[in-house]
Amino acid sequence: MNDHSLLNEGSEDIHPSRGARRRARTRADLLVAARQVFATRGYHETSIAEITAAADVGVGTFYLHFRDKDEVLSALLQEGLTGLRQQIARSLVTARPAQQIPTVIQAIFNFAYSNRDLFSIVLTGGSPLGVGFRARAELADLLAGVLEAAEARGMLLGYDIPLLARMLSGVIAQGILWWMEYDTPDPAGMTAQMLRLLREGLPPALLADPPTSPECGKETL
Amino acid sequence: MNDHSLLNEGSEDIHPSRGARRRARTRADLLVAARQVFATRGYHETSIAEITAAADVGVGTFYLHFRDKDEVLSALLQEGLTGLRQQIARSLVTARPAQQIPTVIQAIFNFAYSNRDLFSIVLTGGSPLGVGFRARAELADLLAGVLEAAEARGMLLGYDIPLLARMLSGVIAQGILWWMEYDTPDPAGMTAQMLRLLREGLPPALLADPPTSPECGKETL
Amino acid sequence: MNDHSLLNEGSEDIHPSRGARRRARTRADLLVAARQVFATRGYHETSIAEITAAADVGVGTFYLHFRDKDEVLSALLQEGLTGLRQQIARSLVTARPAQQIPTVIQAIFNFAYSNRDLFSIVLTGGSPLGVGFRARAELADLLAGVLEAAEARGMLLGYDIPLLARMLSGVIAQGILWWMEYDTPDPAGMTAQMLRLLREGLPPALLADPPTSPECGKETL
Amino acid sequence: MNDHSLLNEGSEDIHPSRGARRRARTRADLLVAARQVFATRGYHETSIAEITAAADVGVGTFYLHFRDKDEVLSALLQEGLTGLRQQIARSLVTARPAQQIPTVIQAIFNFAYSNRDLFSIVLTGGSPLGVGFRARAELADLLAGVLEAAEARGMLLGYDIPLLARMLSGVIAQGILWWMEYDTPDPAGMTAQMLRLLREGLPPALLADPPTSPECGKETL
DNA sequence: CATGAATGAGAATTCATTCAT
DNA sequence: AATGAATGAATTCTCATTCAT
Repeated sequence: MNDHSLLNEGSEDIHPSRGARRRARTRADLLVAARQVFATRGYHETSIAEITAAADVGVGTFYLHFRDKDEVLSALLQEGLTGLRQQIARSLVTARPAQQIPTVIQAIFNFAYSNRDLFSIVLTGGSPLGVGFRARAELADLLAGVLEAAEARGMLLGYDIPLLARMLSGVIAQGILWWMEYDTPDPAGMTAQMLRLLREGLPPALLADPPTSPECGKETL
Repeated sequence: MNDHSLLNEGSEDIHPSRGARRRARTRADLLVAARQVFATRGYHETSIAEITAAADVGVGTFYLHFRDKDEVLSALLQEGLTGLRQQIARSLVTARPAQQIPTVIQAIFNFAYSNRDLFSIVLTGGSPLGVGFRARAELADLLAGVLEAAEARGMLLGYDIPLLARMLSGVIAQGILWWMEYDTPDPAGMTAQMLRLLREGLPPALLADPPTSPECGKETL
Repeated sequence: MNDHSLLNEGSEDIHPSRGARRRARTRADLLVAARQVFATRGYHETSIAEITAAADVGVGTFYLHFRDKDEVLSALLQEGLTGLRQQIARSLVTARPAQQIPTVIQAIFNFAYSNRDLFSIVLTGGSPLGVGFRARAELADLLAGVLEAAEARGMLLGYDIPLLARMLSGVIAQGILWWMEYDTPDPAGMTAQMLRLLREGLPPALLADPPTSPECGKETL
Repeated sequence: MNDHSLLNEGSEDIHPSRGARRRARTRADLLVAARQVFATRGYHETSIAEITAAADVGVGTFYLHFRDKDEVLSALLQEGLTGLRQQIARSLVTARPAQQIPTVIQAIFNFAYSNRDLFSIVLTGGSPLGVGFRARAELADLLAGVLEAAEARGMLLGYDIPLLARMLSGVIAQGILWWMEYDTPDPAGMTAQMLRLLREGLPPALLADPPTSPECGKETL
């Protein structure tokens, strides 16, 4: 009766019935409303009633479209990531191999900057554990794709690719979080900063091996 | 009457009264219990009653020591960070300038590994916005300290130090989150991986400037 | 979403929807229940749960209609006073000017006798300060209206009308409280007693000026 | 062990032991503190802890002197009324019979003005039902005493004395409540206003018998 | 006597979810 | 499909009261 599907409604019907169109419209209203309320009130502080009020529909209507709050956020995220993935895919077709990693980084920063509200929810902890987890993982996967391609071309021998992808996604995540406090640099500048770090690293003179007292910091509280 | 003080109780009295000792003991029990319950159930799913049950005290007792759930987490975090800061300070006294950054990174990883439960709460979004925020900021500050010192020695010209600190803290955060899924590498290995990234960066051949279609990814959802 | 309106719902709709009818019915049930429980248990001893149990609705339902206990009592009072005011207005149209004050007094006593439960809550101190205050003030205002009219006709020169209204309302209030302990006299008898006091006063021989030791009684505890 | 006596501690010992003196001192501190907190926060909003904090004693100490909040208020009231009764008794010895009623009224107003804080608690409903009740009754009794004396002298034939006492106490109560909003008239002025009302009553032309529609106002809500 | 930490019953309040219309 | 009144479990928080010191 009601599948609460996370997937797109399959083969987008070109001629949906009147009812289907209305249904889709209501669902879209709810998503927009949820996004806005999440952004202003925070995920955990948001109640279903607030979302339906913002969407100007009845409370019961919510459950006709989503199982719970978690699912709206997931849907929002999936839509976002689907868009991002498509854009990255499009960008990559015209990019030379050497440009792939920068291209992906730039695409992510561009996208994240335009969708700061959504990312702030997911990255800061304003989202349930599972959702945030999956989001971080998918961000890392986006990078993992091009990193693996590079490794396949023999350009990244000796790296633990999944871990590397995670570390880079950490840099990106912090870049995005930076925008929650400051407006500059813009996505291009942010990309440049990150690329500089990846190209040059830090001066070797700052990275001497630490003194071998490897126990330092090992104590539990 | 009850200050719920986040500060240390000042000059630690050498001869606390029986009552004061009991009070401190109860508070400590609550902190331990909270930490454990947060770690297993997640911050938001944890109720005060669960904490007090785990600490084997009455519900009301909680409010004698903390204003709300937020404050326990903050207290837990502050204690942790205070310990970490002290260890870093200790490590730095014996480190040559060139070893400072690696030393700090290693200390953080060591510490985080020993306190994975706490970090997982704070970094994954299982914590209220404010607390997670402050925690990330403090992590970045730990790095900012040594980065600024390096800059003062003229070794990091041209970098935006606060942003760089954030980016590096992002790498560390992802390293820590990695441990929520896998047990290897250990802190030393993790430090090595990160240092390698910082020393070598990625091969220049993978970081050609992206094609100048800067609009890519800019669309909102 | 939920206005908790103290005002009447405006132009009483002749054709309220089924939902609106049900809502109104529930609200009315709650008011009746609250009145009864307040009267038997006392305002402060009454919990929301007792009211909803008496009304045979869920606890949450209460909050769909009233913000808190205070608001139910206010609503109860406003309804009561509105009824009283209307009756007084109706009585006054047929009364000669010389009959106005007795008419109002009689109307209040009649009304109060029929609604002893409500008045007992408000006048004895079984109600939150604000509500009791407002109630007393409105009682005094009822009298103030006719007293001012009399003054305008030059019949009450030299009196402080607001204070006089208060004093008379004090007599009425005590008359009402009398009914909490005894059943006689009935409203007509009570009105007669009060009118006698107002007509004759006390014998002048009992009201010689007090000895001029005006300090008597001035000491604080 | 602990009698929580409402009565005075009997024959005030001229040479109380050190312990007894200390105990009495603590009890007095609690009474003063309670009075002050009741006046500022309202009886029902006041917690035992607030009283003990204001008295600068431990919470447990409260229970060494009083059974509960109710009892402190009663004690406060009894002390007050005892004082008032003594002053009235003193005043009455020098008063001619014709001055007795005015003397009592004046004494009550003087006393109430000096102790407005206490009276506001008791008269407005900021006190538990029982206490307020008793207080009103005692106020009426003070008047009843002199009214009965007058009746015994054949000066008040045909009056229901207890009811009359109540009605007059209602006038006094409203006079006192007036002081919660306005500072004038002072006790002497207030006494004068009340005496004028009692001497002259209202002009007969304002007190024609009400039209005989005795049902007016009889409807229940 | 005095203390104040601990207690836990009880009250208020919220909110996801259902269901009759 | 949409509605929104009703529900009641769950949670937070308070506070009178006890009792070991």
